[in-house]
Amino acid sequence: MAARKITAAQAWERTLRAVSGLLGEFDKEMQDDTGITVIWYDVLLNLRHAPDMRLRMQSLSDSLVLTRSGATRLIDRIEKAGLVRREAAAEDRRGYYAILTEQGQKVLAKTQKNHTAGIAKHFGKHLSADERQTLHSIMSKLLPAD
Amino acid sequence: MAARKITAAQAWERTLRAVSGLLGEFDKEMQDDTGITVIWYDVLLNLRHAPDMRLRMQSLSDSLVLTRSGATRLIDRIEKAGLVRREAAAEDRRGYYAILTEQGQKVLAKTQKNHTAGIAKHFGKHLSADERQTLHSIMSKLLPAD
DNA sequence: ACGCAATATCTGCAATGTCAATAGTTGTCA
DNA sequence: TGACAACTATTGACATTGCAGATATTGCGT
Repeated sequence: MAARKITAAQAWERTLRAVSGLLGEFDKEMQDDTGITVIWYDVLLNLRHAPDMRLRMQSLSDSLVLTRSGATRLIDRIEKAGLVRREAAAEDRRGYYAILTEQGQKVLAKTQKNHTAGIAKHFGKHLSADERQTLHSIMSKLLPAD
Repeated sequence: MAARKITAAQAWERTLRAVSGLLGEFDKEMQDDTGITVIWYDVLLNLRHAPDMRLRMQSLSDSLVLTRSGATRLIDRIEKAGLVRREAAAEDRRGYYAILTEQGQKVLAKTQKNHTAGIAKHFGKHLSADERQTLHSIMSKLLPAD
C-alpha cells in the first residue's frame, strides 16, 4: 500500500467513475432480468417503504432527484405498465397519490431479489465488512440533506 | 458510533444517493459559474490531458463518464460553442480528432478552479485525510475495467 | 488486385428529461 | 367574504441521449 497523498478532487473523480460504471452495469442487468430500469426500481422501492405503499407526487419527485414534471411523466409510464396507479388525494384536491399495485409488488419482489444478488456480485464482493462499514459512514456524511 | 451491521445493498444505496446528490450540486454550480455542464467539463478535461490536446472521437466517447454514445452530437454542440474543433485524421480518413481550442483552454482553466473549490467545499471538507484515502482505495477496487 | 468483413463516424427516430406556462385548489389577511 | 398569493400537478415546447442503420474507409485473405 503505497498510499501517496490523494487530493479531494482525485478521490471524487474516482468515486464518480466507479459509481457511474456500477450503475450502468446494474441497469443493464435489471433490464435483462425483469425489463425495468433502476429508476423504475427506485420508484417502486420508495412506494414499498411508504405508509400504505402510497406517496404524493411531490415527495416522490423529491426522493427521486427529478423535477415535478419529470416525475409526472415517469409515473405516467409506470402506470401504463400497470405497476402503480394514481388516486386523487382526499384531503387536498390539488394532489395525487401514486400507489403501488399488486403487480408492482410482484415485479418489485422479483427485481429486488435479482438486484441484491447483483449488488453482492459487483459491489459487496470486492469489499471487506470493514470497508463496507466505512463506506457507508463516509457516504452518510456526504448526503446533501439528512 | 453505533455501527450496526450494514449490508452491501444498504452501503450501495447510500453511496448512490450521496454521489447523485453531489453530482447535481456540482453541475448546478458549474452552470451558474461558467455556463458549462459537468459533461462538457469532462470532455475538456480529457482533451487537456491528451497528447497535443487532441483525441479521436472513439477514445473520447470511451473515456467519458456519463455518456458513452452521443459523442458525435455532444462534440457538435461544444464545437459550436467554440471550445473544441474537429480535424480529419491524416493517417486514417475514417476518423476525426476533437481538439481543444484556445478558448476551450481558457474556459477549462476557470471552470477547473471553481470546480476544485466546489469539491473541497461539498466533498473534501467532510472527510479526514484518512477517509479520503480509504474512499479512493475502495473505489479503485470497484472500477469496472482498470 | 478483388472481395468482404471490420472499423470510425454520423444520422433518423424514439424515449426521456427540463423549463416555462397553465389549470385548479387552498389559505391568508384586510 | 373576497381578492390574491402560494401550492400541486400537468402539459407543451425544446434539448439531450440511446439504438439501429447508413456511409465511407481500411485491411486481411486469397
